[in-house]
Amino acid sequence: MNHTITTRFAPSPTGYMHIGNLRTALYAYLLAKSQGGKFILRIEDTDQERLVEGAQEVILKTLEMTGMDYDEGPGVGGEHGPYIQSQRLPIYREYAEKLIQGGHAYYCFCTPERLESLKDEKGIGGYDGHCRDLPEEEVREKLASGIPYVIRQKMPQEGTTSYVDEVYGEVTMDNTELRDQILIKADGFPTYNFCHVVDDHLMGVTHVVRGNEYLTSTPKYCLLYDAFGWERPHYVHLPLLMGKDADGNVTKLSKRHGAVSFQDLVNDGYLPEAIVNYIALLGWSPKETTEEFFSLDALKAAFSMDGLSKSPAVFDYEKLKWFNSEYIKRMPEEEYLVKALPILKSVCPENVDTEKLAQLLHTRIAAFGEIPERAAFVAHRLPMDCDLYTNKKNKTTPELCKTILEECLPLLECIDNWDNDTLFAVLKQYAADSGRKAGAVMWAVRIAVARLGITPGGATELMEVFGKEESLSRIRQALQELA
RNA sequence: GGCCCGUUGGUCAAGAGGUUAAGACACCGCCCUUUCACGGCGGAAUCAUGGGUUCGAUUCCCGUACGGGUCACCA
Repeated sequence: MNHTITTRFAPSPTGYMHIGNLRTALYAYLLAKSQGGKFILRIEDTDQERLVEGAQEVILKTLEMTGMDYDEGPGVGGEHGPYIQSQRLPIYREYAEKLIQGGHAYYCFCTPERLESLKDEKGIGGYDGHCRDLPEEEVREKLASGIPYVIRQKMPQEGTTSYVDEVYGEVTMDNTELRDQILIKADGFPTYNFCHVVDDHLMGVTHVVRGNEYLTSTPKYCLLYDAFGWERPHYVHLPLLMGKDADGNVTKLSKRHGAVSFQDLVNDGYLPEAIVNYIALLGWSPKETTEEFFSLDALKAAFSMDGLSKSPAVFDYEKLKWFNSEYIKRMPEEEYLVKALPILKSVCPENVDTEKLAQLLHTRIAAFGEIPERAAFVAHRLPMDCDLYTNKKNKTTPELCKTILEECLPLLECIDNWDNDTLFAVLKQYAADSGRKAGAVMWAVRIAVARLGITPGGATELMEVFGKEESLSRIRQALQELA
């Protein structure tokens, strides 16, 4: 295996997998795997105040369900472990001290209150470098007396820092824009700003793939690499995923836009393969084809960084639905039934032919979560709206439908083989005998049986689903209502 | 507000200094049909804006507008 490229996915355990985060993971995975490289999973749990129980399992489970296997990380181990940052504290401490010795970092004893007072009315305003040049003695005294402290990175006060991003090209920041950011917090834990650099270097990460919210802070990280004398990695910043609200405003994708976690989507009946396929195409496009369908393996084969987009993409649930419906349609019948049947059985009465109903639904649903709603007319009799009997194309009216139903009922009562073919043949024959259009007959029966305008099948198919007794009962009820 | 990034149809997007500016979702129409759906065919719809550079810019440069990001003891 060629390990010239190593990428990582470094989520913090928040308890759910945001879809934008998953896409970042996907691109990092694809970048590595498209070139035979290595993909590492690292858990960034350095924020003690935001620990969430079981959050790591969510991450592992998501990667498993999407098929993104990692070469190193929690559970699988690797030569650069541990892969959970809270277990690497001594490492960060050691490197922070090296930085201090080299004059690239310093102790800061400022209180949170003082820091707060530095901000303007909008909450904007960074550290002023108050402790930057404290005399060594004073520092020693303060440390000895146990005053809480943080360790800050000492930024250059003039000049610029640049790097070349693989997606955005050269990015240059004035060093005066760079704050002396905190490396080690008062609780002894490192900040993201520090530990990800140390870990990425120690773990041999060659390409840092992440959202572009880091685009402007990356020069600080570059300076850290420089201070250590380490080679800077390649940076691949990704455009953000956006959502569109009811007013048409586009903002960073969040809960207000609907289900945004992988698990939410799965719970709504979306297939992992469909989700992966869709998000892969949000911000990236294949170079050699206009094909829309990609398995994870196909993505590995097709992926390259030059297909990455610079501009943010709006997450479109309609298109996800379309992908999902396509994936559902392509599912083998047995596999489909395994997922669909339990849902139907839980909402339908026992006498219903749920397997038949499931088959009818196979090409008509976009997500499994739609099934209960689509099957509601089977689960119980809906209130009848007699306007449904009126159909322009088939020229039906409530009166005509009543006549049709009256005439069909005795014919249906005589049928012993209650299957679609027989039912269809009988009604078709009736239509011919009575000189009516088949469509009109079917319309009348379908409405009477379903009590719904849009149904997952035709009249006779639905009757087969309901069975003889329920079908006839519904027709009799319809007749009464039409009287 | 300072700084950084971005802008091709409603959405995802390809594209390139000269094209009838691909394709997909959604939408509309037609066909098929036992309703809906599926399937087939077709349609409408895009280069934010003003200046340059150029024989020629949607493409290159600058400004403007708009959008986003960032300026945390969060990542």
